[in-house]
Amino acid sequence: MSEKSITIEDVAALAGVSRQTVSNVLNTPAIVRTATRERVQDAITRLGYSPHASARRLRTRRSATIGIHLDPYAGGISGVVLDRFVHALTERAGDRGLRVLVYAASDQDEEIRRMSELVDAGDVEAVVVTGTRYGDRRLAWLTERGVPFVSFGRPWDVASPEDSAHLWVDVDGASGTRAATEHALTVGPGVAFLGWPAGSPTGDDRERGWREAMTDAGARPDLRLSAEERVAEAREQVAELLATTAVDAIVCASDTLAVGAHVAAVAAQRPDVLIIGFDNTPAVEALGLSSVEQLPELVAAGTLDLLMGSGGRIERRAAGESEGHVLVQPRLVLR
Amino acid sequence: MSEKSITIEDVAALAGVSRQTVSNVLNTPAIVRTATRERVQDAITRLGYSPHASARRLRTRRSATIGIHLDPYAGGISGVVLDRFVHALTERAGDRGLRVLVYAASDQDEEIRRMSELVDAGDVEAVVVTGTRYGDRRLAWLTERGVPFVSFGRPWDVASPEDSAHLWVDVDGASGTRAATEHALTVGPGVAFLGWPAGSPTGDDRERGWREAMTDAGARPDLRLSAEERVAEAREQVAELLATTAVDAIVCASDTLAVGAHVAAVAAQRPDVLIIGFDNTPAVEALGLSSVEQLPELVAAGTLDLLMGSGGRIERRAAGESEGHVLVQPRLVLR
DNA sequence: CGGTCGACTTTGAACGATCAAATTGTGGAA
DNA sequence: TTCCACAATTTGATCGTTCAAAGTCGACCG
Repeated sequence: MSEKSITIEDVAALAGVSRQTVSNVLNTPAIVRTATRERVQDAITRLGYSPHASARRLRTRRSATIGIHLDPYAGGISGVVLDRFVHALTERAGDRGLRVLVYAASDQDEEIRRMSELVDAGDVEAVVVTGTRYGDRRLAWLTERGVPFVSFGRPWDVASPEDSAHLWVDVDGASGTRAATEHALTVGPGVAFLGWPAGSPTGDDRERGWREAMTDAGARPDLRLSAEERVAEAREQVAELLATTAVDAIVCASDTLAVGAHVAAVAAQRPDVLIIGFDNTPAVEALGLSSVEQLPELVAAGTLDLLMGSGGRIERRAAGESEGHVLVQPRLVLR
Repeated sequence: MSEKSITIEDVAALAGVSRQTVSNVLNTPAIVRTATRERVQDAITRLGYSPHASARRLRTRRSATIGIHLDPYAGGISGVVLDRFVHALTERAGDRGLRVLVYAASDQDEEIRRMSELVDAGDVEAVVVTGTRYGDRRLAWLTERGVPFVSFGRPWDVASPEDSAHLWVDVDGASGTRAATEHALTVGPGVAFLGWPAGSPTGDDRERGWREAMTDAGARPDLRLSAEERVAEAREQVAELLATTAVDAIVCASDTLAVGAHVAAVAAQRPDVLIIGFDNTPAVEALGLSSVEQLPELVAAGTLDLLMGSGGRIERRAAGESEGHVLVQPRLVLR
């Protein structure tokens, strides 16, 4: 970096025009005469000028930056989907001229504090919230503060998410497990579901897909196992199931659970039991298990579409006005 | 967000002091009289004031933001370590008052272009470069431009990395595979190494640890397999090895390779073969394989230590002055 | 009592861009 | 010719902060 930075004034001087004309070439090229525009462009490249983002932000009060929270690394394979989402969001945002700022927080209150700092400081113009829960304080806070945001995850408190006051993107978990279950039913009617303990909205959603597919096919959805998000616990549950009951396949609410089920099946010498996971993480890919792929890239694209609307910039929308959401259909990956 | 934002002037008015005094309370509290300081602090909290970051940056020409590149998601389990690093870096940076901006790029040239934009725009004050290679153009560019940076990965071009002109942090791969090999030798003398094709600096480093441990123990390091970073390819190589040669254990250059080796061992009914991976990703954790853990948290801490030096801000150092690096000792996780 | 020092505080001038309003130039209609 | 409308460009003000220099005040010393 040289001693002195190149400003819009330097460009203007070289091109023989005024500051504002250079600014116009950058922001509203259409109103500048073609000959002038080219002269300015030439000066810009010749000097290697690029506008000082902070100066621009100070004046426009727009940061063209979105914030997204990173969970503390917890081990396990559950974080992979979110990381993929962050990657995809970053790529897409770059294409659209947005920057992505990440921040850490270990609980909801800390996250709210961090968001508050970033928004107040004008560092961040909009945020993306992940992992929505029942009674999510973050959503309430963002709405109250009028901060533009999109949540990855439905607003679970509302009776019908379509009525939600805010923008959201989500993956249709039920549709994913339905597809998985329908595929599993081709192997035999004994399709179990291994999910998390009740009370997790995402888990409930995924369970519903299995239940519906079973009843639609005239099978009874009575093999419902439950385990926390840990390989060992899933293994125990499935081992017990295999020892006592006839099972053809197991549809799982996550890849972690699927890995546990797989290990149990191998140990019980039951390679015939079809196991399908959810998230399509590298772990099940490595083991050759089928899984439901969330397509984080589509989620990221949807997020930005909602945030930016039709215009090229982040929109602030009044409550109740033209709400929107995107529900991504996941894809069953067979192996 | 309210219609009008609260500025330092509002705080000054309420506290009955001038702009600059408020600024001093924020930046150099020591020089403000205690009574005044408290009055100002009170006004700040009462108004909920927080300084406008862009205005500050414009004036100080310091962004307190570090940039880090995110690779495109490639599938496989190799990206996990970097993601953990990003998480850890974000947490640590937040504690130190730094922000983290992520950007996407699919090759070195695009990465250089992106870095250039961010640095020129004053968005980013320093960058963290990951995945250094032989003849890395990014390092040359950053050095030439005088942008403060730290690389996660040694500068492989220099004969002795200690002489490097820039700051780096890395994990001592050789030390990790040495520990793994020493442990494996307790099972038997036939310890193979499954690595990548030659030419990868990281891979060469990890192979060296195995080779040294073997010769130190009086065993011959002649079982050297090679496969690309893919489960299937690793499986084939190991299957062939198991069919033809007596082996007690296999030390692998990555978890991906270890998973392949594991699958081959299971298929060959050789659960007795000890397999040790590298990276300690969730995939091997789920399978119960041992692995070398890179401790990305320590890498992140080291990165920031180097970047910030003793002071509370990012330092620009003249070439040749007080160089530094951190070599993190990995930890063998036994399962 | 006047002067000097030190601790604390205030004042004007940047930082580099965009906004809003004013100015210049050009062609056509009256 | 005169005037107007419109396009293209320029000028002055401003965003919120920190820097550098100058100002205020009381205490202390000779």
